[in-house]
Amino acid sequence: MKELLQQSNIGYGFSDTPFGRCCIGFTDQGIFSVTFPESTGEGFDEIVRRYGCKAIIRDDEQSETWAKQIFSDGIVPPFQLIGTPFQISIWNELLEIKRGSCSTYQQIADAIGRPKAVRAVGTAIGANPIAFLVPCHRIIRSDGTLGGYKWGVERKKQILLWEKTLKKE
DNA sequence: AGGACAACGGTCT
DNA sequence: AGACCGTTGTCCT
Repeated sequence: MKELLQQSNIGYGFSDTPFGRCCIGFTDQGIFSVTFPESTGEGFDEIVRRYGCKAIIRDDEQSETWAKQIFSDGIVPPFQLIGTPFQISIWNELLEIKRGSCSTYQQIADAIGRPKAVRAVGTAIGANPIAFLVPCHRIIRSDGTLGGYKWGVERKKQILLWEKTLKKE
């Protein structure tokens, strides 16, 4: 996974969203990372450590453009999923879930044909590199409780509440 | 309602 | 090889 982003034209930047300040990582292929770091340093570290990027270029202007599309206009910009085949199959499942609805960890496990791998599915969802765009927040526990969220259960609750208030079409 | 516990499977060290 | 997990079912109080 770490050898995939050794190119030199990697950008990253920070932008405010209705759910907190986010950090977006991108290449000319599109967005590969959206996170809600606690600090600027944490956002930077995530990109460098997780993807093994050598040099990354701060570009808040581009980040702002992406953020506006994602969080204000509801547009899905170009993005790329970086992970293991297992993880990617799960993240692709998440992309099928429509705004305003939810699924469960167990249902995702069933959907990829590995009903026993629920625990691993939870871990893979927790490793989602692209917050919000890949809607890992729409996965809750089988008993109806919220379950966890990498960036804080409170934020997960906020996003889900907000999605409930959107008009469905 | 909540806590303890085991089984599960992918991933990281 | 061992440990870590955004879970789940079961068995408690």
